[in-house]
Amino acid sequence: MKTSTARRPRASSLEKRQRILDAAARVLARQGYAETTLHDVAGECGTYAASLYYYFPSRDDLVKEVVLLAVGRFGAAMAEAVAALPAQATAIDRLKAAVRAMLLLSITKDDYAVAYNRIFDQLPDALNREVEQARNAVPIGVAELLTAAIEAGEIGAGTDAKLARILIIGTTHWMSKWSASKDQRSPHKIAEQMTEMLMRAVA
Amino acid sequence: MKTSTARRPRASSLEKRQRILDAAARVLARQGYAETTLHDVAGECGTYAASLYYYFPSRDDLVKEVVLLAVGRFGAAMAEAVAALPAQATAIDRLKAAVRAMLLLSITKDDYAVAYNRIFDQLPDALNREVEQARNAVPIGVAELLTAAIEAGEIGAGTDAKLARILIIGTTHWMSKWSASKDQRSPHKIAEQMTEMLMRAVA
DNA sequence: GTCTATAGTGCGATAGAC
DNA sequence: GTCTATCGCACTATAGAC
Repeated sequence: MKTSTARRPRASSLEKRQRILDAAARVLARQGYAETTLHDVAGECGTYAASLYYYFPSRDDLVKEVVLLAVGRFGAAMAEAVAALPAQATAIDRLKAAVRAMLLLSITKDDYAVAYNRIFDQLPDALNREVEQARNAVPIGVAELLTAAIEAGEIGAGTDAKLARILIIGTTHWMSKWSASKDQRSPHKIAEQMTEMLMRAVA
Repeated sequence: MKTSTARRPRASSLEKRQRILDAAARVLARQGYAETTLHDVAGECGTYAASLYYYFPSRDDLVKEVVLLAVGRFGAAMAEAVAALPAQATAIDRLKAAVRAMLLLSITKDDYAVAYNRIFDQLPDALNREVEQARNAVPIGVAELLTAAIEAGEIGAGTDAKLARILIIGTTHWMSKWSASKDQRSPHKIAEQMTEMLMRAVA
C-alpha cells in the first residue's frame, strides 16, 4: 500500500467533517433538537442536506457526535483545571476549580456546551444511553470531587452530596440559557462570582 | 335563554378536556415535546387523536395550555407560601418560603411542573412568547423577592440578584430531572435541605 | 465528493359518516 | 361527540447522474 495518498490523510475531508459538526452544534444550540433539520445544518455550512450523508450515516449519528464532543469538552475543561492546581491543593480547591471550569464553558456560550445543555434530555433513548456511557467515562466528575471533599472533612457531613450535585449541575445548565452578553462583567468574573456562591452553598 | 341547559355547564365535557390536559402533561413530562404525538396523548386518555381536535384547535394549543397551567401552578404555589407567612416575616423569610414551594412542586414530580421544566425551551417561538407573558403576569416571582431582600439589607449587597436567580431557578429545573423516588427522605425534607443550601449561597 | 430528484414515512390536520 | 379514512406536508434517507 502506497503511503503517498495517506501522507495528508484526506485533511480537507476531515476539515469539512469538522465544519459540519461545528455547524450542527451551532444550529442545535440555537434551535434545539426537534427544530433542527439537516437542511438547516447544511445551510449553516454551505452545502446540501444529502451531502451530509457522505460524512455521517444518519441525522442521529451527527447529533450523537456533537453531544459526545460536548461531554468531552466539559470533561477536559474540568480535568485541565484540576491538573493545573498545585500539589498541595485541598479537595475543596479541586472541586472549586472544576466547577469554575464548567461554568466558564457555559457562560462563554461554547456552541457544543450550549447545544448539549439544551438537547441532552430530548434525545431518543438509544442515543441517550450512549451519552450516559460517555459521561461516566469522564476522567473526573463533580460527584467524585464532592464526595472526596466530604470524606476529607473539608465539607460538613451535613451537606448531602446528591443535593449538592443537583445544585451545581443545575446551575451550570441554566447558566447557558442566560445571555451573558448583556452583562458588562467578563465571563471569568461571572464564573468566579457564581462559583463563590455555589461553594458557600455546599460549605 | 333557558338556564336548564346551563345548570351543569357541559360538566362532562369540561372533565374530559381536563383529562386530556392531564394526559398531555404526563406524556410531555415523560417524552418531551418532540417525541410527544397526539396519538400518544390520545392513547394515554383512551381516545383518538382526531377526537382531540374537538377540544383543542391544534397540537400547539394543547401544549400551550399545559405550559400555561404549569406556570400558574408555580405562581400559585409561591403566592400561597408567601401569603401563609405571618405579617412580621422578613424579606428573606418570604424568599425562602417561595423557593421551598417551587422546589416542592418539582420534587413531587407534579406532571405539569415536570413537563414545563422539560419542554419550555423546545417550544416554537410564537408559543414561547405567550408563555413569557404568562410568566411575567405571575403575582410574585423570585426576582422581586430577591431584590426586595437585597434592598432591605437582609442580603449582602455583594450578592448579585441576577446570578442568584440563575442559581435558584436552575436548581429548581434540574431538581425535576432527578428521581427523588430513590431517596428515603420525604419531599418536604429534601425541599427544606435544598432551600437551606440555596439560602446559604445567596446570604 | 457534490447535487438533483425522489422514494419512504410519520404526523398534524380535516372531512364526513355515524 | 366519536371514529375512520385520508390529505398534505416536512423531513430523513437513498439513487444515481455528474
